[in-house]
Amino acid sequence: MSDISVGQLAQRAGVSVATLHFYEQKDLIHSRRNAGNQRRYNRRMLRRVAVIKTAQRLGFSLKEIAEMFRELGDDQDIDKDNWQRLSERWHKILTERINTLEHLRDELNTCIGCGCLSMDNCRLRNPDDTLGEQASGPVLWEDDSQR
Amino acid sequence: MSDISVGQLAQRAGVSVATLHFYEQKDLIHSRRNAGNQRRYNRRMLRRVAVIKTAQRLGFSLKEIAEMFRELGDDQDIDKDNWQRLSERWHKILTERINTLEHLRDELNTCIGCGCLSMDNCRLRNPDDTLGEQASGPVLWEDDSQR
DNA sequence: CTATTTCCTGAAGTTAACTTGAGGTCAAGC
DNA sequence: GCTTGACCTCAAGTTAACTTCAGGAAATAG
Repeated sequence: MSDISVGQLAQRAGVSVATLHFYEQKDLIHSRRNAGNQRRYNRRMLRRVAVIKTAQRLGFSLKEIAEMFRELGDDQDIDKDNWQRLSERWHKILTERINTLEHLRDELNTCIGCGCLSMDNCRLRNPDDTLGEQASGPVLWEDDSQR
Repeated sequence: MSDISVGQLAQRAGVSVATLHFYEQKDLIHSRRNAGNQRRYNRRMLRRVAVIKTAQRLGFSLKEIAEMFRELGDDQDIDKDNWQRLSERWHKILTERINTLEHLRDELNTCIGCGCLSMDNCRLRNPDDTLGEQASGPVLWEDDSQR
């Protein structure tokens, strides 16, 4: 048998036993039971946990990860094809996130000289760049007589 | 008086009244009270809330934000100098985050052809690139006879 | 055969960032 | 003067991702 126990899987995967129980509850991993009702995993499950942990490191939530697994139509094993599809998708999402951050950084650059942070005008504050109805123009620090 | 009520501040800042109460609990904002024990804010507080919301958008936690405010030695007002210092710091952190993501993306590229995700060898799995003691070499998918 | 260690389940606790609710007060309109 | 809307406080609920605990059973070492 190439089956391993929770304790072993936990140690090899670098997570706690409770975490594995938790993942099982969330349907992220699955197990068989032996005669005494103890969990037994195929060694391949190690890779699955590794994929989960890596995905988390890239910023995905367990919910998103579960969803990705479901979309792969996979219920146990992450094979070469699955991994390829997953990692290419992650790559794309990472690139998008990098672009978003660069965009925010650019807007921050603009704002450093302004500082208004107005709900209606500031692009840094307005996620979707929507302009308020009462366009009163950006208020520059220099012009802020309130100060 | 240029003082405004919670309701007004909430509306202008685009957050709920409960959120302002919450921020006050967390020492992120402060208020005076009128005769009837109701909160009154100086209009400048609006900018402070804007700064909080923007910081959150950039990925900072309220804890970190409170810490930044404390470091600015500021207890009420975010003036031009403070804003400049804050935003420059944010800029730097954003750049670091972008670099990290790019690094991860590069490692992902390498891993797409490998897929081992081994705790001991895979750079995608190992945050600090530490190598395990039992160096057994990366296991390529092609070589995985277990499959 | 017994002492340990590992496992099992179910429930409760933890942090973040809020939201919702309950019960009561304050201010403003008519 | 009274009704309604805005406020106040304190407590409890919510989601994520786990951890910790309690009480009991299975596997293993000697």
